[in-house]
Amino acid sequence: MRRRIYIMDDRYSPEKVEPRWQEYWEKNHIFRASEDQSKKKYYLLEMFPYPSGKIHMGHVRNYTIGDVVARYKRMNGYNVLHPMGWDAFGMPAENAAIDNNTHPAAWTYDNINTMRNQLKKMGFSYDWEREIATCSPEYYRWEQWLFLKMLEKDMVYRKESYVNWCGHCQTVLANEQVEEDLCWRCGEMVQQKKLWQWFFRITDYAEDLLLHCDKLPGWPEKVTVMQKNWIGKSTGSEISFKIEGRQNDIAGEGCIKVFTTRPDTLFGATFMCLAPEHPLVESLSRGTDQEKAVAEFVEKISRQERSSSAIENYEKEGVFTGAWCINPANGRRMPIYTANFALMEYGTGAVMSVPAHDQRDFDFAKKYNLDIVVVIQPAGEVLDASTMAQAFSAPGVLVNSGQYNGMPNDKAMSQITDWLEREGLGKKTVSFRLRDWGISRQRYWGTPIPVIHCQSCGVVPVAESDLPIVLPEDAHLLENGGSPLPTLDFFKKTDCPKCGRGDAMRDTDTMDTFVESSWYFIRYCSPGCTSAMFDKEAVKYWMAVDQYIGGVEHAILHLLYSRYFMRVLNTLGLIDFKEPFTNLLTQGMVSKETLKCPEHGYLFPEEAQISEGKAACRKCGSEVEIGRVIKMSKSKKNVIDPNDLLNKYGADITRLFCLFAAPPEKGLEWNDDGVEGCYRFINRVWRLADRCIDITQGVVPYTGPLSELSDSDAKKLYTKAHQTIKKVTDDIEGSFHFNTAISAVMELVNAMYSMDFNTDQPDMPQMSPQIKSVAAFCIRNIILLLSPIVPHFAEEVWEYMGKFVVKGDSSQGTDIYKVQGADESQGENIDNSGELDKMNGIIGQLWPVYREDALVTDEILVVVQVNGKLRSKFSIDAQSSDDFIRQTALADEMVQKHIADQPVKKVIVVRKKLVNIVV
RNA sequence: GCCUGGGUGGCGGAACAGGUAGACGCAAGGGACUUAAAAUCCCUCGGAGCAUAGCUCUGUACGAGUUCAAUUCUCGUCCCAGGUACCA
Repeated sequence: MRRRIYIMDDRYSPEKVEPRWQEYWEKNHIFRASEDQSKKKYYLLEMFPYPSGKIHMGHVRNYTIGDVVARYKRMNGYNVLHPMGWDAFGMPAENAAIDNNTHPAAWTYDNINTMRNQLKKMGFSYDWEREIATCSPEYYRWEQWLFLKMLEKDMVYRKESYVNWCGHCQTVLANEQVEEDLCWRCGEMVQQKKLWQWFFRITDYAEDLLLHCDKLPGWPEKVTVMQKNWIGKSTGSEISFKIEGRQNDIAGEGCIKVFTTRPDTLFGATFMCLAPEHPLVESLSRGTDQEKAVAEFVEKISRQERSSSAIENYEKEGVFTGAWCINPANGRRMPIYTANFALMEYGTGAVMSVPAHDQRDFDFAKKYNLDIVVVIQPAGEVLDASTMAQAFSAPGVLVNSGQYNGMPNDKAMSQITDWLEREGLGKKTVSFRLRDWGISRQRYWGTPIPVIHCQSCGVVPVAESDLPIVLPEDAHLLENGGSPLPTLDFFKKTDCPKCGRGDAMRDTDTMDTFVESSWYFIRYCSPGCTSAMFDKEAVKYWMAVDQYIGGVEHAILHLLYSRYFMRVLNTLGLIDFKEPFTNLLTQGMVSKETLKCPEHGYLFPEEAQISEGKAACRKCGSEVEIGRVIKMSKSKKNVIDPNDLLNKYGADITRLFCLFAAPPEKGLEWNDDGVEGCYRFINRVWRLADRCIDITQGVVPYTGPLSELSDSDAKKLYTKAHQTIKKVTDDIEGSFHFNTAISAVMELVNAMYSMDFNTDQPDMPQMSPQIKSVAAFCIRNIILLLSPIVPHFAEEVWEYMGKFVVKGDSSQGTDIYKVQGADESQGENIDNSGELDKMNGIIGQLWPVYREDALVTDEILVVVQVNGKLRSKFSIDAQSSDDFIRQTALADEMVQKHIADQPVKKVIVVRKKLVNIVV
């Protein structure tokens, strides 16, 4: 007579189970990582969050994906580093401080506490002992230290330049932080302002960053493509055009240098365009009839809105400067214009215009009635400048080009450049779109830039021994949003470290917060290191990050900056690698429709009553406009608070649901209809486990070869189980497609349910020992396969299954004692002497391995088509020959019916799968 | 405009070295159990038609093509999302 040792609850109750295991993991430091040379390391990292208040659905999705991989790798024997921290500097803290009359630090640390608790409730397997917050002096002192090192090596410099200025945030923005000429944070129109700024020479690494884009096989191609486009390398030539009437001074004011990617069209250049800010514009027009017109034009452009929506509507326009230059190829006099489409920031700020072969130049020439000269003829066609309707920019053969006539244009490209080089009129050159990274911010809540401005000595670096330059805490945020640092004399006024003058000034700017996130992953390797930025040995062991996971929205900025920073550290001899992230998974964004009430503006989903495609405001009853489905954002209020889901269903079901909804790289339109199904599935497994414990007590799980099983149901189930192990492993390993992995486990669960495991009769139907043994194997593997996804649930079931048991009152503690395996016939013998082992529980189990021999079935299903249409199917012995399968198919009744009397032209047999009969 | 991805049932999504389209789940409908409900279990479920244990036609954004066979490959068209843009 069987006796149950313990009875499982009716259902999985997260509120009871989840805290218990979380406590167990924490108490036993299960996820503490330490360097162990004897084990293969695996550094898994998810992009750390900005502590904005509460975690959101995007975090939950991101971190769930990461956690599953971390737990999976751990079960595969890796020594896993899985840290978490906070990207804690930034503007929202300042804004919140002003709004709530608090301090950015207080607000930030409050949020960190809230969010840490939320993450802990999700059961993520972080090594919390490595937690870092970038706003702590222990962290940013090393950023300041690196800044000084970079200053020493001239990798950072100061220049006065026009910067993007957001009037609302009172701060400078990097080019990358300007989205379509609007502030990326607040959406305010960006203006231009001239300030002294610190810049990182990222352009020194443009070539290297570009080159290695093709050496990142673990990155999604779309990300490397985006980075390549961002770096924007173009190869071409720099050509000098002499200015008519000036000294033949090639190097100086006597000529205009242009950058062109089409030196082959040089003979077709008929006019010149300079950017309105080009230094020559003013001097060229001075004293000519055009002087006034040019000055007005330049003035007008400088005032013009720079928003892209406005730019799109701008017509290409320009003004003749009154001066001429000479085409070095043919001596042609070319009028010099200043034009609104010429950009000072790109190339040399001057464009040689070839209207016949560039559409923009063509439009401009037509507008101002300028000469068009065809210099490239396509094969089998004759272009006529006077009748052309648009520019011709495809390959062809040169004409009107002196000695180069008849030459294919790609060949002419290098020949003309060579000639220019010989004449000293030009050279091969490369131009990048990427600009140096301006990092100065006129903000308070950031890393202070460690330099001092002395009236005698100029810019003087802070002494290394004076680091960190701590951000003063007793600062009051200014109402207008500006930084209080310049107003704090005790911070600002200091002695010059070089000459000792007492009236030196500290730099009151702080660094762009992207600087902190460019190296946090390396700090995680030795977060407590007080003697250096990082411990070299620890970094050597852990870096690079094996798998990085985060939102695709960081494809350019953060990822490019991080790659750049590793190059800087490499150049400084601090590390021996260049690429921080070996593999990258960019998860799709979580989106939802927006709701807008005419009375109350944007509404949170719970503020509206939605039925049958219409929505009404709960406050005023007005009809609510249901907007487009866009990325969840606080400002649009189309957000779902994960807490609701977490409170109702617990961590595991939330995790399961997030993964089951869609593959990770895909965008996810939020809809929680499916969550009930996940809840049902978990309880289905729960009951199945309970049943299996009952049925398989004292039964050893079968793990042998398939061929030693004789019971046909047992064989089928055994095969299914091994197929499931393979499928789940492949799905995780290959592409992180957890949705299909979960489906596969569901199938196995369904297969077991169809075998009477659910019948609740007091006397079980006589099950063969083989089935019982295979069932024991199945349930064990179901739990193992699900354990990275639903870890609390898995631990609980695993324990119940008799491998481990909690002794005594679990509310008093979670001491877990190893018991003699219940599957070894004496299930009831509890071994109280067992020492607590930190790898007890499912967390210490190895990932299941499938047997090749168990994957194949005895019988296979063959489908039969006639003329490509499905007409019949039959099962047949898997060993059957192709010929036998063909004969069987032809003999099939349904097939015969469709063949009728027609002669069979051809029979195609696809091995073990399909027969197609062509008549 | 350019560069990436995508368009498959009522819904989320499966299946692409070409080989049963719709796995798995949700929603829906029916049934069992129950005094009843919940929970659970079982069945049906792209569309249309018919002589309805079944069979036929049709169907993966649209139009062509290659092939014995196309959601999958090729060409063209139309939408959607993300990135990027006077870049010479």
